[in-house]
Amino acid sequence: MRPIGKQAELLKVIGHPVRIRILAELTKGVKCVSDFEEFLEISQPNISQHLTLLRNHGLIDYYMDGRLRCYYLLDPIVPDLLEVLSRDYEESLPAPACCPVTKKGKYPGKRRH
Amino acid sequence: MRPIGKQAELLKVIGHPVRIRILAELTKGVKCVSDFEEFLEISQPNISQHLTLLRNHGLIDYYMDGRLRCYYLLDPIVPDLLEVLSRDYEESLPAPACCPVTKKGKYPGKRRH
DNA sequence: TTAAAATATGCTAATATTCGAATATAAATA
DNA sequence: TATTTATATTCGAATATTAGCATATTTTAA
Repeated sequence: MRPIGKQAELLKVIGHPVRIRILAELTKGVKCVSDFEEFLEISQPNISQHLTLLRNHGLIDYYMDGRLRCYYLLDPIVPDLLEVLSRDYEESLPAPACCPVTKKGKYPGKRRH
Repeated sequence: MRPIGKQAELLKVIGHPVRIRILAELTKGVKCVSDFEEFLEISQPNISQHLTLLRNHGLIDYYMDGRLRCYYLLDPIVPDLLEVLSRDYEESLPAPACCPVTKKGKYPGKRRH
């Protein structure tokens, strides 16, 4: 299991609207930078920065095709995370059974819940 | 499906080592603040800040038990995300088939890959 | 050789995150 | 009522993230 620090880092890197959209596109197939320009409403340098960040963290990579940089997904966790992220959960988790024992275990006086 | 912006926000909130550890504990059961103090090496106010952040984003909630605040998981996506996050992936995704067609569709000159 | 296309880099200002320190609150007990 | 216990809030400094802008790089085409 990857260390907690790496897990947090991973979520932080993915946790940006533009990067989520980029990754979602890449789960469908290879895309070059100018393809992203067509559906992201941000500047090309900004797209490039996000791609570089994703690549620096090992989530994606690219190969050259003529003058195009064809980006593709590298880390297999990405589609799985995006899948969970896009699920619809109908309801919250059930409230826990009343007064479960915490480590402290002290339950002073009246209990109001 | 929750909007991309919300997805990003969610990942950003979870994407902190302390908050991941807090959430991982809460997937096992209810915990009060002083329980967290026992295994997190950070100050109580800092723990409280992280708990408040998680609560403000609807990931957790608490009920009072005497003077203890018993925190519990509220958002059902959390255990699923943590499960994916803790998976071991053996290898990277396969490199894409050579020269897939991008939207640009221009494949000038030599191809080196 | 010059120009164009595709993409990256460097810098900067604005904004957000993080943690520590001090302090506050609220309920229960002495 | 004063104290203790459990937990939260406020503030500030350090640091990180983000986007825009201008510019650079690389490769191909004219």
